[in-house]
Amino acid sequence: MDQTLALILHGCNLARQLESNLVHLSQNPEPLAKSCDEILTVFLTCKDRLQLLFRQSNPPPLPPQPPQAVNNVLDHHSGIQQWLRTAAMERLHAQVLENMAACTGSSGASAAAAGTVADGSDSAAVRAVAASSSSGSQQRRRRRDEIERRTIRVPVPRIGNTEVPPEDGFTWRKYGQKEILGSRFPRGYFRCTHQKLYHCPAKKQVQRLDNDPDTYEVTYRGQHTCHMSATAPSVAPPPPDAQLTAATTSALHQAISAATAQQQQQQQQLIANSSSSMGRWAMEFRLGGGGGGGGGGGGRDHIHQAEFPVTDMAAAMFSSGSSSTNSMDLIFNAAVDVLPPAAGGLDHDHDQYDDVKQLAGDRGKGKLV
DNA sequence: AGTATTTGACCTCT
DNA sequence: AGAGGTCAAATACT
Repeated sequence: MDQTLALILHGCNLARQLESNLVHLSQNPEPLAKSCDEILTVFLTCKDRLQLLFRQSNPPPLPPQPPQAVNNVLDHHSGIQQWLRTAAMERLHAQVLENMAACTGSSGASAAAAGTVADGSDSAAVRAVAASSSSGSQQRRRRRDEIERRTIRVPVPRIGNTEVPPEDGFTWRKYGQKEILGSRFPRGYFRCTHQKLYHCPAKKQVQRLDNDPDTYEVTYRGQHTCHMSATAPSVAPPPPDAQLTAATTSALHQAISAATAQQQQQQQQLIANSSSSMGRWAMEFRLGGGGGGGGGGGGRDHIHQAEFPVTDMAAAMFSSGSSSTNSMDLIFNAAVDVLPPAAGGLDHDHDQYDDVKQLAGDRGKGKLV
């Protein structure tokens, strides 16, 4: 047991080292991957040892278990999730983002690019939402100020020479689009797909920057109460202090995307097993008109009909300009999905596996985000 | 039938 | 008053 504990401590040290070097390593995907791999190996060994100890002290009955390989992948998954949810990671995000902001050097963008602008407390958001439900001009007048807003800037994700809308792991339903005074590009208004079903108040606005068309400004308002993007809130969400905000995780995903930009082609080629020089494995869909779409009245607003290549894992992992705990779930689930059965196995009964499949299905139907 | 987007109209806020 | 935000009917797709 002492040996195992020592090993765990070693793993923690490795993780700390990785944390302190992440900004630097983000420019060097290869050592970064090695470091991650090393940490995973250490903790996996620990887990195996602990499970062995546990079984020795708690003999069966055991419920039917998926193959060990599947367990390993899923355990990695949940472990990484927990790690990502720690406050340390939040600090790390800010650090990485500061670095990125310095790199981009866009004036006035630093605060926004740093991930958060007005990050109010969750309770404030809840209060604001509650207030909005009651009428009264005084309360309404305060509403805009009280509802928490988090603005991030996301580079327009590109695959090949086409652009993809920012992906953040949640499912959104577009409910409006508006020409904004002084802006060349319209602003899109989105609400959580589960707004009606689960009274999820989360919303977001997406707009391309006038002076930098390669960047989306995404403003999140309200917190997701639906927990998972594509499933019922069957599990209570983690406490607010442990839950990554959409903005923060979005920013992390952005950082990861930037750091791995060089790897994208290789990854896509690996995933698609394609000989295409672009590494694209295109399942193209039209923005707008998704599961249905395109209807509605007359038209003074722009109609966007750009086409986007989409892949399950590639989209989950690289195409997103933003992320969340959920999207990290999706990334790792997508990874599970991509793994051949012999390498990691699939647990088709796993809830989150289903999330991935559904999200993939949504994308196939042309869902915006 | 269910679910999605589009978009003119309307509401809210400054 | 005007800009921003939301609603909801119309329409499309599976």
